Amino acid sequence: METRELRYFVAVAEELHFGRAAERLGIAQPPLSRAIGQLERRLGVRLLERSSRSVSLTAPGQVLLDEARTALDAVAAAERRTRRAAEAVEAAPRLVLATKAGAANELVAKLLDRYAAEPGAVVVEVLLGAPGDQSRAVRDGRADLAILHAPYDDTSGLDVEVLVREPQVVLLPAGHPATGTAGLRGADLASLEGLPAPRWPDDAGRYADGPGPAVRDTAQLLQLIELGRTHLTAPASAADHAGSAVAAVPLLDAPEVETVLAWPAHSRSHDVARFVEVATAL
Amino acid sequence: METRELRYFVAVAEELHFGRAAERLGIAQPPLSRAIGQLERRLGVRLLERSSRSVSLTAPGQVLLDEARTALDAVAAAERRTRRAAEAVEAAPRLVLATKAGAANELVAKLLDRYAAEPGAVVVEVLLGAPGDQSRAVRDGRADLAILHAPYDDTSGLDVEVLVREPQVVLLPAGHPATGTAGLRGADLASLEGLPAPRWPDDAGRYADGPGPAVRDTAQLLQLIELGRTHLTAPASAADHAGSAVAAVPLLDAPEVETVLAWPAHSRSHDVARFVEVATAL
DNA sequence: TGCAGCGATACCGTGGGGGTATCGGTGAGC
DNA sequence: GCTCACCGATACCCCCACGGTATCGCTGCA
Repeated sequence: METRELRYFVAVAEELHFGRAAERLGIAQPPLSRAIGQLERRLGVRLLERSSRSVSLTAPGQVLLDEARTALDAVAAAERRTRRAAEAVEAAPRLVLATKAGAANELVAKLLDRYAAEPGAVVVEVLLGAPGDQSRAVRDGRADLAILHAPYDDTSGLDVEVLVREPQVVLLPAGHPATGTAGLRGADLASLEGLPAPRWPDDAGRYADGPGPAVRDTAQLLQLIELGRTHLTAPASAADHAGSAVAAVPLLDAPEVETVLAWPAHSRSHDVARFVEVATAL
Repeated sequence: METRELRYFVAVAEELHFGRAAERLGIAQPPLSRAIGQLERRLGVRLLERSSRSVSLTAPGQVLLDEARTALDAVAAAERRTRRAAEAVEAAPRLVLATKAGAANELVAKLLDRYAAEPGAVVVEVLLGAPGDQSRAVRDGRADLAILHAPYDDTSGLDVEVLVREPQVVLLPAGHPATGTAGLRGADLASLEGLPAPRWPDDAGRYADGPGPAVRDTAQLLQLIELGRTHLTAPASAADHAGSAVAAVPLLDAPEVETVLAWPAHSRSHDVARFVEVATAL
């Protein structure tokens, strides 16, 4: 299988629509239909169930979608890391750390300071991305290291080092009735009167329908909480940044959140190893 | 980058010879030269240093060799797992367990028995491969699970469950002078008089030059030890299978060997999960 | 100095990937 | 129930890129 075939299949499998997938790929629809057909014939496997009205994945198709994504990430990583290795020959080597805004900020700041103080430390570039994209960034070679949050982020296939572990809280507008309680349970969240969960944009930047307010970043979100429009489940430390108009109530039955440093499992980079060393000593 | 380009590059990087690489790929040498040249131009990176007498890898080339291998394994895995998923629809699903001959035999036997006794257990096929190939088999989709030995096998990027942990011993012919000592150290092994380490075949089935006897399997090896021709470092349990003509001496400064069950980190297979459950309960 | 070995270059043919035009089937709307 | 709009498949064409053969240019060795 060629990566082109995998890219085509992933596009169709994600869009479930040949026309849109072709547009996304920048080709016409007929060659795309043919390419998928050839792929199916060569594999001897029906990947998509199509009528003239709808397209859906078969079970093997679902498997291939998963596998193709990781394979394409691996290919992308190969390309990026090769380019990086070439730059490192002429320019100074550097590290890219993927994290998301507002996540364990002072911890990361401390980590960066400590690392920078090490002899032989290398420039560390911080890659801010949408929540959930950090894991991907490490997998496809955009980043050397990432700050992730278990169990939310997917750490499978990555080496990780736990930085901190903390319980979760629910952030509510100060004065909300639930503020008085000793703690909430997950089941309570749905029924928080007048405080529907916020809606985040998906990969395409679109918002799903729902009652909650649409948000784009943490600052917006905190403001919306202050305004009594929504609530948020977050690690306990998140409450530190919120003003006095936001109250934190323990979430009793939620698992603890682990903030972890993650890097590619087969990394042979000495700089990554050094950075991890500093992190473990933290 | 297309997988074709990666395959070509890996072939050249491994052979360090365009002619042989082309032969291995089943194409002529000129298209191969051109393909590598195009790859370098597109990446903007010199991957190979070539004179008319020799070919060698640049630093970025070494990076790409590593990355390309894992990427190609991921692509191969995508293809195999998709085919397997398709078979599973019509035929009964099955699991493939990769292991090597003689490795933790009765442990694996017990594991297979226990699993087979579970309700809903699936047929488990055992894939015997050359030592070191088990890890690869899981990565490229030939196997669902593997029995590996840390720290010898590469477990990075795989989920693992430790089955047993045991110290290492040196197997010697009974009566050898070193048999009397309480234990040996790694440094002692090189000087074991008349007992050079055995030589295993490489991927291509060829043997490197050296003083030790060339061996192909464990039975041969044990026989050679009995005959006073070589020695072997192995987990303690390996001594159980050797006859009385072989003696085991503890290897004092070697790390303990962990026999682990490994599977793809992102596995979503219920059957794999069940098998692992049984293994952990062992 | 000649030769053998090896990678690069020149040149050619063909298969396959991509394009446009169009078909055939199907669900929605009146 | 007819029509129409939508969508994937098919037909047909073109062109590029991949693979082949022939040959060059360099280099180390006898």
